[in-house]
Amino acid sequence: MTVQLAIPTPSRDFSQRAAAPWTAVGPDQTETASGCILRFDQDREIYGEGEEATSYYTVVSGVVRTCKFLSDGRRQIDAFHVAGDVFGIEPGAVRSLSAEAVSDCRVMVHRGLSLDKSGAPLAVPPQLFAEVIRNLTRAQEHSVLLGRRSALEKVASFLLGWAQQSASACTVALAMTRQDIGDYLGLTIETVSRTLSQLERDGIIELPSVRQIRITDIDALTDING
Amino acid sequence: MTVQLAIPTPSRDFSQRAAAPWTAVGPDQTETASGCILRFDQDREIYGEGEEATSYYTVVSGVVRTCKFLSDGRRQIDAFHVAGDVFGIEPGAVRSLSAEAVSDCRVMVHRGLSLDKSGAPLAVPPQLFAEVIRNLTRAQEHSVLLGRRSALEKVASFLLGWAQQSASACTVALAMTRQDIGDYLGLTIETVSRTLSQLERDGIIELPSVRQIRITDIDALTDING
DNA sequence: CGAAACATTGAGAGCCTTCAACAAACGTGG
DNA sequence: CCACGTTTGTTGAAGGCTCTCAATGTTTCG
Repeated sequence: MTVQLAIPTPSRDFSQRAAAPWTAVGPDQTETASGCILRFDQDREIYGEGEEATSYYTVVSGVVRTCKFLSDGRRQIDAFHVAGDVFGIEPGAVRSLSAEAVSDCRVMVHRGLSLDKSGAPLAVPPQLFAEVIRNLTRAQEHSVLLGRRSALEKVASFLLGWAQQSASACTVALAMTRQDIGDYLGLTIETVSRTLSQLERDGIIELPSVRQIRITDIDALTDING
Repeated sequence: MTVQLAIPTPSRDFSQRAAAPWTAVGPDQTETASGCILRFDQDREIYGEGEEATSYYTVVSGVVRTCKFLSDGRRQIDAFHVAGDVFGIEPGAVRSLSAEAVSDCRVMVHRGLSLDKSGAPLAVPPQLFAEVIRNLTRAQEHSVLLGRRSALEKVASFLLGWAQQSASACTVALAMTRQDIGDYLGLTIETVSRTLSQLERDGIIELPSVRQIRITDIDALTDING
């Protein structure tokens, strides 16, 4: 397996970026049968765009975001990953996205696939292939959201998607900030906030606290979603 | 391999959709060593969202678009595929996108992968895996475009991307309509047209004909792209 | 308790869309 | 080859949705 050196990251605004993982408290490390489990505190960077990519990850607990930054600091969150999700598979030896801990989380590290000289892997675990395709399909759905939907539709879709994997389908516990939501939906935090307030005024959701959303009229929400 | 039946497509506005492949002239079919080559005329549908997915494709010549439709007719083009690109890999037995011929084109059909009962494939050709990851990476870059860039940046990025794979780097021969470009960039055709006109006024591009764009100041274009 | 980070709300501006008219390109049949 | 209709593309004007800027409220944490 030939591995390129990490390319230098271009100069850019780091204000939104998570702290590097090697600062302060490093991630705890636990050996298991299937691999190595790392712990990351909230907002800690798991890896950064441009770094060398030698492994991929499975979320064990918590939430991870993968995202890209533009030179002026604008950020696009590609996906939120929860327990069971795979992230960090790259087409080359260099990270094309950053990954950061949205909440305190544990991830399992997998050794990168061995590549032949054309860059194709020698053997692909079938389950991994299925996971990558799931990621691809999610990215495609995300594109529709970003390209062809209004703020109201975006927020409705986001809530429904997040409600699905909540313990209670009608109460969504958000792991992320408004900034995260905005950067995932291609909106500003103000628009996210205003849209949530509007849904509350319309009697479709309740906001018991900032990070908790109760869906009181899921039919209306589904309707908005189209 | 268990295969689900095709689900019925929801009622929707079909005005933008390509003609079904079985109408009028059906695709020609040619047997080769590695697979079967199909020909599709311009705007012909290769497969539709919701159909049964039993195979995947490689573009041999021409351009293919994969896209999704909202119930009100809004369309988002996920990607344009050119010679060598793979499309039509699905996480399940049902198409999650539609695929249509942007230009007259030839595609090679590959038999779908055999799946075990969990839905994971039994064996994955490594080269295929690499192609899927490339598609995933492209989709992620597309998300940044859709979520965090202005119309000017979107069009600049589109032109640069398309110029890369043109014979002459400074003259881009577009295979697609303004509508296609708009639906790829999350813009209206009017905005695409106005933005191209603006780039022409600014002396960055020339428009010898509707489908031909000459880049006269690639530095400025790269600058806009960020 | 106070400071800092996060969230909400308001006012105004700007970018993109919508609606509409016109121009250009294309294809078809005479 | 030209006439004509259709499709595709361009341009203008007006409006709306989202963003920006700003102030206020809320939560978190030392």
